[in-house]
Amino acid sequence: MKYDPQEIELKWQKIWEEEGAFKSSPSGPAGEKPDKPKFYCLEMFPYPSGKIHMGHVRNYSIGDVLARFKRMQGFNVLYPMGWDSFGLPAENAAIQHGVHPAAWTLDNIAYMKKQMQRLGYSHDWGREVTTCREDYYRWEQLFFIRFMEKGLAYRKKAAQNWCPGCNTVLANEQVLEGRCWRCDSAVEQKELTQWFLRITDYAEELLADLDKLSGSWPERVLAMQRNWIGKSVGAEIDFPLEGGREALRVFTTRPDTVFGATFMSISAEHPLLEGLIAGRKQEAEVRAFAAGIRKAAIAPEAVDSLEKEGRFTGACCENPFTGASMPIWVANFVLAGYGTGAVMAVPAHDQRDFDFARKYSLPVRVVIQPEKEAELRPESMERAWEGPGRLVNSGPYTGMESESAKAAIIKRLEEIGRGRGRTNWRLRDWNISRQRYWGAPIPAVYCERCGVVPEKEENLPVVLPLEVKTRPDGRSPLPETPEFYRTVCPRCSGPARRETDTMDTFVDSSWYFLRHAAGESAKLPFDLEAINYWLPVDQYIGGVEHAILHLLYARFFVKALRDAGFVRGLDEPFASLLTQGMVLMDGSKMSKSKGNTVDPSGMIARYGADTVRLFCLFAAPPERDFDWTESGIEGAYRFVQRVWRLGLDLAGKIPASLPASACALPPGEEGVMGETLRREHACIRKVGGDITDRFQFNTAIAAIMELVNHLYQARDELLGSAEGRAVLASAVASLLALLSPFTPHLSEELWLRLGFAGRAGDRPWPVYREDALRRKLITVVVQVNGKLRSRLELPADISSAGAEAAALADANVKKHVAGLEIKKVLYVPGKLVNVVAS
RNA sequence: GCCGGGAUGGUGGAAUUGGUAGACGCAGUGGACUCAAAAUCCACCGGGGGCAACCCUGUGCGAGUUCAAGUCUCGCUCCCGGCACCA
Repeated sequence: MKYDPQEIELKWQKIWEEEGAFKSSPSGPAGEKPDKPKFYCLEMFPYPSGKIHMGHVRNYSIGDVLARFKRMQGFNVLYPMGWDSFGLPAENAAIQHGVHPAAWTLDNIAYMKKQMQRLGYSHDWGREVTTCREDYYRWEQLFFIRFMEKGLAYRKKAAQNWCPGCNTVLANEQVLEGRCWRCDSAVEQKELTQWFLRITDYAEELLADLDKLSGSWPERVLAMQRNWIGKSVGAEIDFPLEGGREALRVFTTRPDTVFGATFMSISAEHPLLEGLIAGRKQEAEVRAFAAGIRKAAIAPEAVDSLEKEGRFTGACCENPFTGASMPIWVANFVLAGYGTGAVMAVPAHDQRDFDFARKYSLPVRVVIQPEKEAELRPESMERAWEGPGRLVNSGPYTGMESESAKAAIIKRLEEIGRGRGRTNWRLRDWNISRQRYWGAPIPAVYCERCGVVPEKEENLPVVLPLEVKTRPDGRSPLPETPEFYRTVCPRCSGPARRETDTMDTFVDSSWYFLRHAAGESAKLPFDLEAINYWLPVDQYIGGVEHAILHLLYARFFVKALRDAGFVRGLDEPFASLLTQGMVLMDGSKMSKSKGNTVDPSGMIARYGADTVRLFCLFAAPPERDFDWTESGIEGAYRFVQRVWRLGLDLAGKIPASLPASACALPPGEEGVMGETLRREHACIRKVGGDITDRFQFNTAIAAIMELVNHLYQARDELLGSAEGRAVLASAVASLLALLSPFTPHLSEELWLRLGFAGRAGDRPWPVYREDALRRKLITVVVQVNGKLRSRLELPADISSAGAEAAALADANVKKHVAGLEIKKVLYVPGKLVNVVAS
């Protein structure tokens, strides 16, 4: 009978749905909690772009294996799915095709849901989350209001990343190499007043908690987050201006080099600049120079080649440690937005300052001598010494190690009131305002009398109006929709105007995993019992492109919600993270513009879902990119059919009732029955281990293939005896159970046809028996001086001396040690003998 | 420049704690079945030598540790990813 995946798969999908096979046990009020350990398995939810692509298939195939595997292992599994359904493509589609963003989004959701169900994933659709629905974003608005009350959400006017393509601002995380993450337009700077979330308040905790995730998150994701947060520890130092009361404040990570600071460099945007140059002869020239820097937008890739330039302002300040007068320069390499926008220049110990000092003939003063290198002398130095060493020319600190000098000098700064220890962060607050329509309204109100006021909680949700005319230029229609923006002040009830910006969609995705777990509480967004039960997510799976965007925001959000009292005792949302690689075609990422896409639906129509899933899991380990190949999926299809033929052939020939203990064979039995039993149990051990410890689905599948190959060869002989048929039945039952997370439809169908009781996927995960793996004879490798020379079949329990004697008696070994003196013989039990001779 | 990851046959990739390098698949070659083909089943498949038994060689490069190194140490090369005039 021909293998017809369409018929089989649709049949089982219907059965699963009717039986509610994948419902997680209720998690609500205490007492309902199932008496099983929980496992929360989650994939990064999709944006409903239209139809699913191979990247989705790979993502969910990985998650589905884990979910099904954990269910079989006896866990109470939560495996939900949802839609990140606000966002720009919906608006763009609306503009292009004249459909409403809501209609476009909901149609896509319906279509993609069907596609996903056709793949046979075991998601619990009873907990579906759709972020564009009021019943979702109303809670987000509540969080926002509470964040406002705590000062965690605030408005600020600042230069912002503006994407001219999307007509909206972007967060720093959404600018990649100076371009918009979504549309690739060059990002401009625009001075705007925007809403921010104070993620910088959590910088220290976000950084420190990465250590807790070490080992269960990929190292590169942790590294990327550390880079992004960008902690640098140092000091702030005030340098008093000569002839004035003010001081120039700098940030430095090298307070130990303060005695070597011979001049100052400030940015062209420094607030003190005008005052410093006013009335001096340099005034005009410096002003023109600074204006030139401000105007020249520097492309990130051009930074390296940019010549360092500066101008003396005419003003000086005093080094509080040496008393020396330090000229203040405007320099084009000093960033206005980092630290204080001013730098103490230590030419001897900073390469940029060194280059600058040489160019403009400024003094170089050595204050650190390296321990092992030649002595540094200002006249002969060719480059700055940036490493550690011992302080020289540093008054009372001379002779100290640079590390301890840092602390001593910071202490002194604090005593004399000239500075303090300080930590700087690269991380900036998160701009969440978007000048677009299709997003969650920001629940703030502008009142002429009361100013900026949060909406009242009982007035939530602030509903995004659907009756609007989208504008062809992409700008939000909300500022021109009086029905929306006209409101009354929540405080004084006077006339007021609503905020018409919407929230960044990354806010929506920062907490959806909580919503999945939450019970249906009307008063709170979450039932805390349910949250405490399910969270954290035990296994999170998604693309590495979110390493700093979504994954950083979500971590922050959970901490902020915890501190606002919405969740308790939850510090990190994702206990373990798997970042899957991309599905490539001819070595490059599949994309519509390149025309190298493979449509999953077409593949399912040709090969069936089981084959498509199997190939995605077998082609490479999940973290790595892999190339989609026609011959590869053909290979997977061949294997699926091979299992199908084996199963059909055995139906009716092997017992349908499985013996309680796998087999009554004595341990170590030789011959085909013993071999089959050993292979069955070795496979059980390998597959379980590969899924649990290493997410090595490719090697798990390879092990199953080996078992199938063996069963093909052993089949005829095993069918010849009742005992053999029992061995075969046990092996086939294990095979189908092991396969069921990977190819669930195939497994169930064959399970049924072989007459086994229940369902393959409901069966407890097979447990391997140590004694079934045991052998009477083992293969021992014999080496001479580490080179393989022979193999011996020896009794498993042979003594060390016995094994060594057997090795020395071997003809080929004798040949290789002839004429040599035997120095040593080693026996690694059960593995090898190495004869050392010379 | 700093941080993280990687380099193994024709090819995707195995080798879990230092212990048989190349599992499993793809491609290829040969055989069985067939009038024939497809499909299927079986076998071979790093390079060199040999009729064969076997021998030499081989995991980016160079040293080292070890009875034994793809795996550990040191020094490089190249590739991928992140950060970066960050003081």
